[in-house]
Amino acid sequence: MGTFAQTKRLLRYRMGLIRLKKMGLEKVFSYTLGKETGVTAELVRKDFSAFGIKGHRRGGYDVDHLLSSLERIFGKERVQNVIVVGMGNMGKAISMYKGFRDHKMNIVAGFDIDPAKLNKKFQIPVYPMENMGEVIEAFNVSVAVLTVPEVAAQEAVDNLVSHGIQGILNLAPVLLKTPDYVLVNNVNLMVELERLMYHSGVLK
Amino acid sequence: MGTFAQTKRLLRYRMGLIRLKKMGLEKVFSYTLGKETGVTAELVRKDFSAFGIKGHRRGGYDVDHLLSSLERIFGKERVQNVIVVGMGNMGKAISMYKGFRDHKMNIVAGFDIDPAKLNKKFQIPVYPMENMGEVIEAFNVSVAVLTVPEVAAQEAVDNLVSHGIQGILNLAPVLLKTPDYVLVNNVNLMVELERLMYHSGVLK
DNA sequence: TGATTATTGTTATATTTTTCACAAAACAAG
DNA sequence: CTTGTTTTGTGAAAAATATAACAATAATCA
Ligand SMILES: NC(=O)c1ccc[n+]([C@@H]2O[C@H](COP(=O)([O-])OP(=O)(O)OC[C@H]3O[C@@H](n4cnc5c(N)ncnc54)[C@H](O)[C@@H]3O)[C@@H](O)[C@H]2O)c1
Ligand SMILES: NC(=O)c1ccc[n+]([C@@H]2O[C@H](COP(=O)([O-])OP(=O)(O)OC[C@H]3O[C@@H](n4cnc5c(N)ncnc54)[C@H](O)[C@@H]3O)[C@@H](O)[C@H]2O)c1
Repeated sequence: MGTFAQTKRLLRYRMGLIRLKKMGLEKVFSYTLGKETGVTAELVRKDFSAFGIKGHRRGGYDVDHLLSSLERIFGKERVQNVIVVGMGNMGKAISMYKGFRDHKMNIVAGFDIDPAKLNKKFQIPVYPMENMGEVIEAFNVSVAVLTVPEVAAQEAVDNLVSHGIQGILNLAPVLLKTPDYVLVNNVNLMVELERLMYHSGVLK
Repeated sequence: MGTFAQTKRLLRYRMGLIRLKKMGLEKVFSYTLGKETGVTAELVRKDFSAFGIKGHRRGGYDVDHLLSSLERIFGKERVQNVIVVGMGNMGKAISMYKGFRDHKMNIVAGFDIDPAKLNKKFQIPVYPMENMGEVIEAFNVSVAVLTVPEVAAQEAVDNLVSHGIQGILNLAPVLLKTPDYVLVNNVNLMVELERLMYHSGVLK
């Protein structure tokens, strides 16, 4: 339920709401939240409406009610365990980031092919690839972040899939082949930067 | 010229083409390139068509011609200089990544408020915020990658804008206020991971 | 209490993006 | 040189997404 663009916005609303709540706000109007997240007020209302979240006519939306609705929708009652494959620069940055934990995502382990990475003092234990199966099972992990070099990506993915991973956040700039039931979300920072240059008109 | 989603795909085609060329391919069909990049063949053709790039009926597209067309469109004849603001874990990962240079984007300097970061052995020089103006001018920088904590993001952006930056790749999970002529591209890794969990159905 | 105002919820409209369908072109084979 | 095949290029249709418009409703105020 919910389109792709819509869930992205709902998750941004959630972040915005957390900020607004910290600032003492108890209710928001579609307009307020829209301004906080860069979305038009109409679309904010439509998104909530589509997920059955109700506000008060004239009274706006109750922040706590919104947040608990969003928590329910996004399964934030329980913590989701995540692994990182490829503990290079990017994998390290991600595994050290506290934001994920604040949002109920717990990075439980990293994996790397390079023995030198196993000893390193990371915030999370780093295992060789062989241990993937047992860690995934022990921590009931369903999603992974992939931060290995482009050439190693497909091999790593095959490995992940064979151990039952259902979703992959792929930072490598390459299309991964996976069975239909495995969802891949590609984030290509280079493309994002290049696109920015193009559209900001600095290339002319 | 060209919509937002379209330029993202064109840039992915470019990456795919570079790979295919390395593998010895001299011509591609819309179908081939589509499979490499996860786009339907029709859309590949439409995208090229929209940018005036022509193929050969029955003969497909010439890889070198495609690549040089894309280089022209994306200004890859000259190198674009980029700065990174916030040399923490993410800023460090980005500044050490060689992929950007391979794609004609040169990260010339980092900036940080923390004096401890200035001495660190990074691949690029790291300056205090005060030096931003002179570096931007000296290297003719128009775009920046923003990797400071959420709370510091707006201040850093105001700084960047005051020094003439035109485009910002924002990794901080917050909406930035900028003048209309400054383009911001937001990449929110947490939202991307959360969305993956939602749509992969692991939350049910 | 009745008029006024602010804000949601939703329907209608517009825009953007993708898919479908097929004619036009180019090449190959006989 | 004709026939058949492949693949592009594009117009039409469909689907997805966003904007606009406004009626319904709840609070406020005179
Ligand atoms: N760092 C960035 O700013 C950046 C930007 C855009 C894209 N990316 C992409 O993200 C990915 C990671 O980038 P990075 O900068 O962290 O690279 P990195 O070289 O620092 O790290 C890659 C890590 O993967 C490990 N590895 C290699 N092969 C492996 C395998 N088969 N199985 C498991 N681990 C393996 C390496 O030992 C290394 O630790 C790359 O695909 C890169 O293209 C990175
Ligand atoms: N690391 C991740 O995996 C990750 C994931 C999602 C989002 N992000 C976002 O990316 C940003 C950076 O994350 P990080 O993990 O690198 O954080 P970090 O704390 O490791 O690094 C932040 C850096 O910014 C510097 N800084 C602080 N205030 C500054 C200011 N006013 N001006 C200039 N520099 C300043 C700090 O000294 C530090 O070096 C954050 O906004 C974070 O929310 C990071």
